[in-house]
Amino acid sequence: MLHSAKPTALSPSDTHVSAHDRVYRTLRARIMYGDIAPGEALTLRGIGREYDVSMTPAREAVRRLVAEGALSLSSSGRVATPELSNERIEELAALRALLEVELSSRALPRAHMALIDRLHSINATIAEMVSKRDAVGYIRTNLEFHRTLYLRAQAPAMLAMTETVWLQLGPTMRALYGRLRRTDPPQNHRLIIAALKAGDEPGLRLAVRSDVTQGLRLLTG
Amino acid sequence: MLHSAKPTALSPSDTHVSAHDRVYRTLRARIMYGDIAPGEALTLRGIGREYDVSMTPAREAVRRLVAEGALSLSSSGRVATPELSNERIEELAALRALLEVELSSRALPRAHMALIDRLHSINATIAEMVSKRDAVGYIRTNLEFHRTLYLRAQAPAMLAMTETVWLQLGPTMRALYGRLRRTDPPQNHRLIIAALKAGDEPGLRLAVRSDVTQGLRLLTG
DNA sequence: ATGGGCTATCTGTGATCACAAATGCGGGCT
DNA sequence: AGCCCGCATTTGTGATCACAGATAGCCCAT
Repeated sequence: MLHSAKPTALSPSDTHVSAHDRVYRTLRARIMYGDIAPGEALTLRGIGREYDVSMTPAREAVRRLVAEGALSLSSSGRVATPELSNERIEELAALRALLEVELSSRALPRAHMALIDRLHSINATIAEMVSKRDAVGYIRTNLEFHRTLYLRAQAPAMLAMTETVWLQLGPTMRALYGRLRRTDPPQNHRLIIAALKAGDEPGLRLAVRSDVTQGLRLLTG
Repeated sequence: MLHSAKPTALSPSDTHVSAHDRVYRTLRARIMYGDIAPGEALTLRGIGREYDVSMTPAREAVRRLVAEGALSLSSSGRVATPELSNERIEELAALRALLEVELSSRALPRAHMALIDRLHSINATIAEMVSKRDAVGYIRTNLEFHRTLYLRAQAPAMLAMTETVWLQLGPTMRALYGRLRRTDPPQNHRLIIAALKAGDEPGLRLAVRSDVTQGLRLLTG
């Protein structure tokens, strides 16, 4: 290594993993949670400088994110977070609805009380993020709510695909958050929890579909 | 370049594209169409030797395919095409059903006579592949049938996601083909075409679901 | 003959370098 | 003063090298 291998606050799970994986994970989180605005440009050398690695791991991380649709590389290879067209946003919202309704449906028979409690707790954190006007925290916690529910579906491929959609929508969701100014209590989340408690599958499917669709709707309108 | 840049039969669209893209596309097609058996190992230097490039483009292509689930890297980074568990296969089949039913549904209002003719022609090629016992050709043409239909849905993100599922199922589909010995005329494909002609959406959804599900079913049974 | 340890080789990872294309900035011309 | 050309810089791409860990094969001791 040319530069000193300074830790820069690496989490326990970051130990002993490869450099490109660390770069990938960090960039992925930043994009998914709306920390990067749509259209923002990135350079391999810049990323390398930021994470204290050479161009090689930076390139692999970027290449992987491009493959997942999190970044778009313009002509001549310049890489930036994509600015989605309205059609694309609607399509991704439809994908979210399709996948997440199915996932919630599969999670329903496996939803115990501990899960409900956990979801309630996450909901409280969401309310807190809303009151603090913390966009990134809001998006992250909101997705954690969904992920916690869908993990119960025992469908890793489906969940991975859903997270890919979240990733593509990340920068857009940030822009969305900036547009909705009101203190938005997670109303649909409460409907989801209620349907889970009642074992009401049609209600759950409807609530998930509403929660996923309504936010994106006012972006395309 | 160290080695001579020999063309090795590059198609017109391969001109002026980067090396890793050429490697990626070729490997992707080989995996998706079942040219590589499940569990087969690959090495970066081997790929580089085969395509006459250095390790760098080979690594990027492999990394991208791993990101898409087409390859799985074992502990210590060894890379191979994955051997799917039965649960995984069922999940991917469910994903195919979910996505492709939606895509066909969206394509239905846009399906004109030219499309029907095209599908008929592809079907004839499928029958030809079956009679020739050409597994790779069969899989490729079968997927071309589906892709041709779904292209009409005007939903690129959804189609891309579907192709990712195809990619993950590629080696498995090859194993499936080996198991079904009978000359399998594309019966469901005819049902799909009939439903398209009649404008029968429920029938189309059912036919697509059957076509997607039935093949994979006998692998997990 | 067989089991165990040691080494040669192979593999992925990451850094560095060379190169070409694109970008952007500054100076000179009209 | 405004515009355009040309060069310096920046950027991505690909090749090569150094290195560490894993793998496997081989030799020797029992």
